[in-house]
Amino acid sequence: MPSSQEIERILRSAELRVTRPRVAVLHSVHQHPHADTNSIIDDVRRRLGEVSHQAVYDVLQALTSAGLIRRIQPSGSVARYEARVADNHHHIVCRSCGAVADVDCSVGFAPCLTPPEAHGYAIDEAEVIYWGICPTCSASPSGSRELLAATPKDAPQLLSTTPASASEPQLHTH
Amino acid sequence: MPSSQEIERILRSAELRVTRPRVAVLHSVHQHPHADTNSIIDDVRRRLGEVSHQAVYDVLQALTSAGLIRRIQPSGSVARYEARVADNHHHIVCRSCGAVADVDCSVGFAPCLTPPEAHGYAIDEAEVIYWGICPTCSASPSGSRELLAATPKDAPQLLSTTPASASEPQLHTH
DNA sequence: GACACAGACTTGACTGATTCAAGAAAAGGA
DNA sequence: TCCTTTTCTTGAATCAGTCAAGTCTGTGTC
Repeated sequence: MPSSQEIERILRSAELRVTRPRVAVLHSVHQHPHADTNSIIDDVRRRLGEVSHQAVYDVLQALTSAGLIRRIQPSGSVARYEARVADNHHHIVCRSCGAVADVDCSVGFAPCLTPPEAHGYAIDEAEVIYWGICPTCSASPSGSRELLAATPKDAPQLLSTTPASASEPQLHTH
Repeated sequence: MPSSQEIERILRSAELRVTRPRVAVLHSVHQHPHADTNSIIDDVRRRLGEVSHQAVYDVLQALTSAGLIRRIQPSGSVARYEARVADNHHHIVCRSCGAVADVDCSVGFAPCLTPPEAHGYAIDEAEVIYWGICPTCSASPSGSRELLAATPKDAPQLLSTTPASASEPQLHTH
């Protein structure tokens, strides 16, 4: 978890001005991988007091296009962000609760796969999303819930990370 | 391209009632792979006259959960649908214009990849999205457009399929 | 062929993530 | 410290998608 000084340094090295919202957002994304925008807004407000949601949207976009964070958006989910950008890794998403976990890419660098026929596209990334059921959901008796990809809004998709049993902390899930 | 009789048969074999909106939607998805919901609504109305958007949403969901069509939603795009469901194939998405093309999966059946560490998830599918620039966009001089994944709404993302140069027909792109 | 009923469609309102735009505030170089 | 440029605030708007209540219609049964 980078310190505030490191966060500042990271921002400056990307030629981004250092502002309180930016520091707080970058901190939050480091601390809560796969958090959705709303959770990040709440977390930033917990740190700084009132901050406009627009500011957080702007910051997330600035950090994303500077390559400091990465935006992921599995089918049927809202946008989520993570600070792990140095490597080329992939994600496992739970169809039931939307929890996201990281998966290392065995190749390591993008694109890690080559399609058999690229149709003339210049490919720079192969994004892999593994779909399945997380340990918590497969253990819980309410296994009859609608699945995420089929009916997105039925599932508590705003779970910002893996559910309670997992190691990553869970931001708010409203 | 299945005939109307075949469409009817497909619906019945999935134990779905045969209604005009369902026939039209399934027809449309067969005819325009990777079309977004709005394009499908327009196309259905072209065939049938006025049909409520809610009906089309309902039909798309019914067909999806019956396994007759597949919903895909690359990061930063709206939902798109395709009728190619028998195999396990993947997609190439253009970062610039959002065009989608199919890529065969060399394994063929899901999940075609196994993650090095599944974190206890029961994985049933590996969805691969190749990101790149399509031939049309890399040929066009306006190559400085914002990229799709970074700033979704800047690109004409509603292109329902590959751009003009490609073989698939293009539905409206509003 | 007529009837009944569950399932499908219409209508209209609503939600929620995200974006737009204009003006105020603040970061950072001169 | 001042000035310029960028960022943040405020408030409204957009757009995909959903909800809910009532009407209609496909389909099995008589």
